[in-house]
Amino acid sequence: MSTSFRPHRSGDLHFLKRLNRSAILELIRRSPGLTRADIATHAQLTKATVGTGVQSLLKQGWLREGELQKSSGGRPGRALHLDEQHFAILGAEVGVHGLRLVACTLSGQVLASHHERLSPSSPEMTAELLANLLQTLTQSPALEGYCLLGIGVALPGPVAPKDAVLRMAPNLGWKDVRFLDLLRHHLPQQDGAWLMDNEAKSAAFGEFYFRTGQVPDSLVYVSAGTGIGSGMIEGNQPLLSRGFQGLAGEIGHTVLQPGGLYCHCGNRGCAETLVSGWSIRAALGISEEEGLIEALQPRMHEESVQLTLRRAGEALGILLLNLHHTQNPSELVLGGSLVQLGAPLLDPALSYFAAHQNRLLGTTQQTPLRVIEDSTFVAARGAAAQVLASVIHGPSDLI
Amino acid sequence: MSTSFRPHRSGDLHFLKRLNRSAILELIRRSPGLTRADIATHAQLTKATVGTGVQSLLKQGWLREGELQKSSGGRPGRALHLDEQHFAILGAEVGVHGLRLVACTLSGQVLASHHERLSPSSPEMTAELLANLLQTLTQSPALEGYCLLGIGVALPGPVAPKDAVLRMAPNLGWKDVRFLDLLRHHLPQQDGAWLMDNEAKSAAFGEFYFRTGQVPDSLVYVSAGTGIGSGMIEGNQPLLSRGFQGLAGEIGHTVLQPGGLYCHCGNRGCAETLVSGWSIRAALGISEEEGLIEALQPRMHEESVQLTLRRAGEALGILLLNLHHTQNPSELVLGGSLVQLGAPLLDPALSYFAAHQNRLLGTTQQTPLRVIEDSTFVAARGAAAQVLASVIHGPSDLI
DNA sequence: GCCACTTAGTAAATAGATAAAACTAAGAGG
DNA sequence: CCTCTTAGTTTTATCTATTTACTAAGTGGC
Repeated sequence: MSTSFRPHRSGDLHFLKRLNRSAILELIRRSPGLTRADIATHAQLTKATVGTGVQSLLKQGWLREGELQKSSGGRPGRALHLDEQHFAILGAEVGVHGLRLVACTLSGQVLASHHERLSPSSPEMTAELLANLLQTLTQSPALEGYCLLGIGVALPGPVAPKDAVLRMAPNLGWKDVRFLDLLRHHLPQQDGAWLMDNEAKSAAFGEFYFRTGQVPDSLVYVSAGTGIGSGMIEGNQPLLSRGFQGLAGEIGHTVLQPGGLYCHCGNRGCAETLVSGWSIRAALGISEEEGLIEALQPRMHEESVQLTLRRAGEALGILLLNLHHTQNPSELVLGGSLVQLGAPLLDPALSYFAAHQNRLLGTTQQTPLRVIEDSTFVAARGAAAQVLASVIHGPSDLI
Repeated sequence: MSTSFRPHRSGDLHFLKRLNRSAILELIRRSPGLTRADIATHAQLTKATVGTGVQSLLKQGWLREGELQKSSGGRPGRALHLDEQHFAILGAEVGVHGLRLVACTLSGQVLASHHERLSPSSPEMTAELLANLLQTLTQSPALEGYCLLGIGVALPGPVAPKDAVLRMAPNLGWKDVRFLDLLRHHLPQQDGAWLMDNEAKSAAFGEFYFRTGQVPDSLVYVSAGTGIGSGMIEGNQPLLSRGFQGLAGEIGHTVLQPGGLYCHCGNRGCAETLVSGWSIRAALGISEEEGLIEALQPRMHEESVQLTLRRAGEALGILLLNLHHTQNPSELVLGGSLVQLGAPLLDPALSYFAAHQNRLLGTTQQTPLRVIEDSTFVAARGAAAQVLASVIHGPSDLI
C-alpha cells in the first residue's frame, strides 16, 4: 500500500516567480514566435510581469528574440523563440538489443545520436559502456558550446516511482537495479538533473512534450517490441504516473485470454503471449540471436507467419481498445520494433480498433492513432524531454 | 481529437494566498488536531503565514479551535479542527434502481440521507424528482443553520470531461443528457458549486478524499453493479481524469474474451458480458423487475447459480489484475451492489487477484483491496466530496 | 517561588513579487 | 503630419510572505 504524508502544494513569492517563468517558457516552447503581448494574454499575466520574466529568461539563455511580427495597426511585437544554442539534454535508452543515445536541444531537435548494438549483459557492464558512449557523445562537435542540463535514461521494465529502482527487466535478466547509481559512478563529473524511467513512459512523454502547435489533451504511447508497454500523459502535466510499484502501463501483462498460454511472468493468457517480440519468436521458431524483422522478411509469404501476425495484430487491436476504455486518451501513438512488421501485423490491429472503438458511445469520432515507423530514438529523446521538464518545473536554479 | 490550447499554470499574489490557504485547510482536513506550528512544519510555510491564514479560515467558518495540546517543555499548541457546523455539501446519485441523496459535512460525515427506489424514467422527470427530494433534504432539521457549498451528482455512465454532458447511460436508456441543466431548472434558488460525474469516479474520489490519517498515494474504486465502472485518483490531486470522451474507467467494456458473447454495446467479449448485474440476470433468467439480490438469495444453492457467480467472479478477478497492470494503484476498493452477492462471487475474484498480482515482480507485497459491503451512499457522498474539493481548490471566494 | 529553557503564536517591519498606471516606441492609415 | 492602435518599459502601488522581535504559556531544576 504505502501512503507517505504528502501535503498539498504551498509556496512563497519565489515559488510564484518560478511558476510564472516556467509558464512563459512553456508557452514559447509550445508556440514558437509568440510575442510578449501574446504571452500576457495566454498566461493571464500583465505585460509588466511578462516583460521582466522574459528579460531574465533571455539573460539565462532559455530564449532568444526573433524577428518583428507584422503590424496590424500598431507597434509590431517581437517574436520570441527558444534559444537552441545554449542548453542541451542527454537521453539514452537501454534496450534488449542495444543502447541508443541522443543529445537534443530545448525543442527536441537531435544534435547528435548513437546506436550501439549489443546483447544483454550485466547492469554494471552496461552502465560502464553507456557511460563511455555518453562521454564520447558529449565531446562530439555538434555539442560544442552547449551547456548540458542533465541525463535521462529509459529502461525496458517497470521503474519504482520514488526510489529510482528498475524493478525488473525480464528481457535483460535484470532485477532491482539502481541503474542511475551505476551510471553516475562512471560519469562522476557530469552534473545537472538525472532521472530514469520505463521506456514506454519516456517515449510517451517525449511524443507529448516535444510537440508544438496543437497539443492533445492526453496521449497514450504503446511500445510494441520484445515486450509490450505503455505510458500515458495527461493534463499538460510535467510528470507521468508510474503507479505504486512502477507497474502502471504494463499492458503486456493484462490478461486477454483466461486460461491461455503461460507467460514468462507465470500467469496465463497475458497479452504478451499473443503479441510481443518474444511470443512471435516462440511461435515461429526464431532464436534470440537472429533479428526478428530480418528473420521474418523472407518468410512473410508463409501461411504460419501470416496467421501468427494476424492473431498478434488482433490482440494488439484489443489492447488498443482496452486502453480506449480505461484511459481514453485523445491520441494514441504506436511505436516499437514490431511496427516494422508492417501491414500483416498492423492492419488487423488498426481495423479492429477502428471498428470497435465507437460502439459504446455510438459516435463517429475516431481517436487519432499515429504509427511511428522508426522509433529508434523515441524513448531516448523522451527521457531527455523528461529531464528538460524536470528542470523547467522543478527546483532548479537555472530558471 | 481535441486539443484546446491549455497553457501551464501561472498566478498572481491572490492565487498564491489561495494556494496556501487551501494547503492549510487540506492539512487539517487530513489530520484533525494539528496546531499552527505543525502546519508550518508540514506545509513549509512560516509561522506568520500560517497564523494569518488560519485566522481567516477561522473567521470564514472553515475551522474551529480545539483543546490545548500536551506540552513537552514549552507553550502548548492549540489543536485546529474543521468547523463541522458551518458548511454542508449535497451529493446525489442517480442509479438504475433509484436515487440516493446525502448531505455531509466538511469531513464527510453524513448529516442526512435519503434513498428513493424507482424505475428508470426520463431525464426530465428524474431531474424534477431529484430536485424535489433535494429540496426536502435541505429542509431537514439536521441541516438547520448550515451554509450549503453546492451540489454534486453521480451518474451511471460516461460524463464528457469538459461540457458536463452525460454521454450515455445504457441502463437508464439515456443519451447526451445535460443533467445539471435539467436539475438547475427545478432548483433555481440553489447556488454554490454544481458538478456531475460518473458514479464510479465520484465514489473513487470520495473514498480517497474523506479519508483521514494515512492516505494512499493512489486508489482505484471498482463499482460492480448493473454495469462495471472504475475511477482512479492519484497524486493527491483535487480532480480526477475522465478521459477524452469520458470513457476513462469504462473497464466493463474492456475485452476479456475475444469472440465471446455480444455486449449491449455491440462488441463481443466485453467484461460486462461475464460480470455485471445485467449479464448475471441474463444468464439466470432474472427479470429487470425483480431485485437481483432478492431473486438470487433463495437460489444460491443451485449449481447454475454457483457456476455463473464463480465465472463472474473469475472475470472480476481478471479485471482487478488488469487494473493492477495498467494503473497499479496503491489501494483497490471494490463496491457496488454485486458485492452483496458475497463469497460465491467475491472469493474467486479475490483469490485470483491475490494469486496473480505478484507474479511479474516476484514480490510478496500485496496491494490492499478493501471491499465495501454497503456502498449505498458511497457515490453520492463522493460527488459531495468533489464539490468540496472544487470549492477548496477552485476559484471560489469562500476561502 | 524563582529562573532558565523551550515551544506556540502574534505583531511590526522588511523584502520581493505582481499589478496598475503612465509613458515611450513603432507602425497603419487618412 | 496627425490620430489611432498595439507593444513594450518604467515607475509606483499593492499585496503577500518573510524576518525579526516580542509575548504567551508551559516544563523542569534549584
